[in-house]
Parts: sequence; C-alpha cells; structure tokens
Amino acid sequence: MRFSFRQLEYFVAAGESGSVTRAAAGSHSTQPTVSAAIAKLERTLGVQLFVRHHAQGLSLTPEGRRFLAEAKTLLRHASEVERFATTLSDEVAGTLDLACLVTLAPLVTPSLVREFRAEHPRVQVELVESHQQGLLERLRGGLSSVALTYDLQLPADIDFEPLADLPPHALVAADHRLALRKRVSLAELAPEPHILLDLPTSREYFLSLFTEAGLEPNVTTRSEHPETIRTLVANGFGYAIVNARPRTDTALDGGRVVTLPLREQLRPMRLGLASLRGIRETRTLTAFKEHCHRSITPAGVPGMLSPEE
Amino acid sequence: MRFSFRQLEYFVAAGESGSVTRAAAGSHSTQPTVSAAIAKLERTLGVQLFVRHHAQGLSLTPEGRRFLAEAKTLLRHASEVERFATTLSDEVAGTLDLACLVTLAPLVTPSLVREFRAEHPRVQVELVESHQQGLLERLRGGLSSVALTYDLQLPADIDFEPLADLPPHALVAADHRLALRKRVSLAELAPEPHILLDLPTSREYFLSLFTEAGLEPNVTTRSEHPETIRTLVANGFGYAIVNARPRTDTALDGGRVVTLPLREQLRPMRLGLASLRGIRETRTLTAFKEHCHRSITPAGVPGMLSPEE
DNA sequence: TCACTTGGATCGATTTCGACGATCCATTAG
DNA sequence: CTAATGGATCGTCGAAATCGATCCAAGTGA
Repeated sequence: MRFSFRQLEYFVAAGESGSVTRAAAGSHSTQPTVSAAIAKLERTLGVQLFVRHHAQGLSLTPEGRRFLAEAKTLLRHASEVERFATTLSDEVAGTLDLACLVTLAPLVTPSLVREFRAEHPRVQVELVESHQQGLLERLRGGLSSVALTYDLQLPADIDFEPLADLPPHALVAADHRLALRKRVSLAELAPEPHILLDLPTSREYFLSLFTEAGLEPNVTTRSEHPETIRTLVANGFGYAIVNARPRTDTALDGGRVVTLPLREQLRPMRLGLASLRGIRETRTLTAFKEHCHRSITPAGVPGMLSPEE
Repeated sequence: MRFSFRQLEYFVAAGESGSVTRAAAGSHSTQPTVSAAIAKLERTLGVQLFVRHHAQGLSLTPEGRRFLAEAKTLLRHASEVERFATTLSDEVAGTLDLACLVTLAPLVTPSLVREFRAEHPRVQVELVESHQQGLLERLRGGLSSVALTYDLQLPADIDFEPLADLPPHALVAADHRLALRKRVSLAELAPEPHILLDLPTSREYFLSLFTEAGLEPNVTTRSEHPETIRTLVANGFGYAIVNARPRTDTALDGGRVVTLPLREQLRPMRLGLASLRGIRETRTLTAFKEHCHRSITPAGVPGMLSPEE
C-alpha cells in the first residue's frame, strides 16, 4: 500500500476542516506533522489534493474532493474491521467452534448448547462431532476452540478441565440373569460374552479395567456405535461396559436394557473440556467454559443418569 | 487505527500460506519481520490469530480465520482506493471540472466538449458557466480545474494559455445606415447610441477601447446578456462592440444584425485557458488543454465566425 | 538413538519514519 | 505598517520496522 492509515486520517481531517492546524488539533497531532503527512501523500499518489491559500487554510482540488470520499469510506471500513477484531476477543458474541466426542454429543450437547445460547443470544455455536483423535486434530489445526470429551490419551500440549467423573457400569438386557442384581462384579462378568465399544481410545480404557483386575474379557462382538451396542445387549448378545448412561432403558429397536453399578472401585472416565495449551482464550470461550462448570457437575450431567440414580 | 496495512498484508500472507517463512518470501520481507509483525498484531488486537506448530508452520485459529476474511476485503478495498488515486492523476479518465465564461459558453463549449468526449470516452465533463470573477473563485476554491475565458484582469496566481485572438467588431442592425459599409471606425461610432455589455470585466475592456483612442462612447443602454444586446441592436436601439461573433445574423427575436470590422488596429480579446498556477495537473487536464489547442486556433473558433469571414 | 532439517521466536544493531518545537514566510485585517 | 493567521520548512528526538544471526523445539531419517 502506498499510503498509511495515519496519512488518510490527517488528510480527511484537513479536507473536512479546510485547515491543517484545525486538523492537527482534532487528530491529537501537530501542524507540521499533518502538513508533512499530506505533502507525502500527495507525492506518493502523484495527485494534488489541496490548493493552498496563504495564511487562510486550504481547499480541496476536484481530485482531492473525490479522493476524500474514497478515503472516508476506506477509513470507515477499517474501523469496522477493528471493531470486529475486538469483538472477536472481548465480547461474548460471534461464533463458538465447539467439538464433542461423538459418543457424548447426543447425550450432553443439546441441553448444554440450548442453555448457553439462551444465556448469550449473540453467540452462535458451531458443533462438530468426532472421535478423540479427530478432536485433537481439530484443536491443533485451529478448527475448534474447545472439545467436550474424556481425558483419554491426552498429550502434553492439551489442557484439560475436568467436569465430572463417570464410573463404569455394566449394561445388560432387562431379561438377563444378572438384571435384577443391585450390583455386579467384574469377575462375574468376565466369562460372559462381552460387546466392546471399539473406538480408538475408549477400547483401551475398557480393556484396562479388566487387565488391571487380573481378568480378561470374553470379547465376542464389537461395534463403533454406542446405540448398536445397546441394541445388541438388549437382544441378548452379551453385556457391555459403559460410562455414559442415557436417561432411558430402551434401545433403539425397543428392547430393554439395565445398567448396574460395578462392585469394584474402578477408575472412572473423566468428562471435561479439552483445549490447546497456551492459547489466549476469547471471552466467548471463557463464558462457555463457565457455563459447562455450572451445567455439568460431579453430581449430574444433563442427558445422563446421575451417579446415585 | 490499531493496525497497519503492512501488518495486515503479512498476516494475510501467513494465513494463506500457513507459514511465516513463505509469507515473508512472498512479501519481499524476512521471516523475523513477519513474525514480529504478526505477534504485534495479535497483541494489539488481543486476539490469538494463529496456532504455532513447532517446526511445521502455523494454522489459523477460528478467530484468525474470521479476521483473515475481513482483512482481505479491507486490503482489497484499500488497493481499489489506491488504484482510484492513481487513475485520478495518471489516466485520461474520470471527471474534468471545466468552467467557462458565460458569454463564451454557448458558442464554444458544445462542439469542443463533444469532440473531446468522442476522443476520450472515459472522461466526464462537468461544465459550469460563470462571469470572470466567479471563474477565478472557482479555480482558487478548487471547484474547477480550468477555465475557458479571456485574459482580462488575471491576477499573478493564475496561469493563462492563449488560444486565439478575437478583435472587436461593431454590431449594428441590418437596416442601420452603416450596415452596408465594409468597415467602420470607432470615431464614426462614438456619437451613435452605444449598447454596453455590462459585465464585471468586459465593461472595462470596451470602454478602454474608446478612451485609448481619445473618444467617449455614448452609452444609452446596458445589459448583462449578449443575446439581449443583439436583440436591442436588431431593433434599432443603437450599436454594440462585440468580440465573440456567432455564426448567425439573426437575433433571438428574428431581427437581423450585421458585424463590421473596425478600421483601427485595436487590442483584441485574447481567448485562452486559465488555471491556477503551481498546481500539478492531471493527465485528463493535459489532454483537454491539448485538445483545445488543436480545436481552438487563431484561424478559427468553433461556433464563431473566423477573422477573415 | 542421534544428527539433521524445518520453521518460528528472539536478540542486537541499524535505519527509517513519525512527531514535535522553533522558525520562516506570505497574506490579510486593522 | 504592524499584528495575526496559517501553512511550509528545518533539525532533533524517539519509537518502530527491518534485518542477519542465532536459538530452540519438533519431526525425520539413517
């Protein structure tokens, strides 16, 4: 660009006031500065912008008058962009790019996002669902600002704020022989046919629960989709281990399932907010995180059964 | 403005290439310069624009991506303004603000402007008519770029390019007792009733013709309008002195007039282009001046009778 | 595993540019 | 003729941009 914002500002001020001195006063500058800036602007553009009247100010040339109009709209445009930029960081407004672990999304996000938008009407939420690896890629690629997920396989460059612990439960068919038990132990389940939620990071978690207890599950069926797991369980294919427990005992095909606490004190899944470490967060993101802390508590997660239920 | 064009340019280059180094290469700059500029931009805007990947470039944050779009349109706008500015001075295009002495305008400007516009279709001509004092005010106030007028009462700050000399003629009715003469002298005319074109500067010129010859005109009627003068002459109110001679011997009311050369060698009116001294002229103005020199010659002025006719 | 490569961040030196006070100069008012 | 007005110019100062050199972290390949 052959000119600067400062030069345009001084030029507009002088053009509108018809005086370098007044322009300087109104621009928090001095007369020599404005005079030099305008002279330089004329030189670089090769356009005579003013007619100088000795000891009585200046008037715009025809070209100066036309350029003035253009300069004003450009400056207005620039301050709109400036305003936009500050809004990006300083106001709870604009778009929040939220990512969520696929298995959690249908349970948690609807009410969470609805309440957040009710509280902050100027914010649009852009929700993307993905598996854990995809979430990390999105965070690192700047495609999402924050991810709602479990603290599984999180590298050091990812910051994680825990929101709630979800202990594992056994999921069995309503007509399963263990369905009426108050609770059940891993040892009892181990020989039974196991239906594994076979997703990149959850897989290792479920298996580790058994191996850490010196057991080995009898994996007979696998699926990547929680709803398929529930339907398989309801249809007697075996049992499953789940942490997120929907507020319904009906599978998608109408079959019934039951969730049972596990007797052992097992390491829970930790639900929380993952974001890239070391990036300055926007006020919109801060507001969203605060909202999550209020809405998703250790005592309960919207869309899921609470621990004591 | 909290940011500069340079910063935006570097930011856009880096955002589109995903690399500070490539951005620097494409911007005729160096990597530390671009790095520092972006860092400063982020600091002043309070917005994190990039996620830095060690040893493998950077990606835009969600905010960075949105700001990038705004920055690009702003830069495009700025270069349009820059282009506009250079067009103002470097191309025969845009608007030419032309002023013309009222008495000359109907005779000279129609064909002059028509031919000029045919030669330069990208130019609009904005024509304003005024008396001599008004022309000077328009030039000094930057309202017009050039004035087509006589070299009467021109102060030192006005530049004048002569185009053609218009010697004074006597204007008499077709049935006037002198109408059939080949030429007449001022002395013969002096006693006759004189109809004076009573305009600020022409007035002094006409009277000076007589006083410089030791004569005094017998002014019986005055008017500010050349067409009124011609009608008065045609109706026998007296004679008039004129320099601009229309290509017709009919006055507006249908009466006939005759123009006669004057026997004396009298100082002619000098038709030319007046402009403000010391202002850099645009290429459009240069083209117009050249066109005038070609079109308005000592041998003839469009719309007027030529000297030898 | 270790050296190499990649690519952004940082440092220090240089230079450029903007800002300012003082002054000059031409015009206008009284 | 003097004072006031108001832009142009000059010299100085300081902030900021620029650059080469260097640092450092992460990925790559032997």
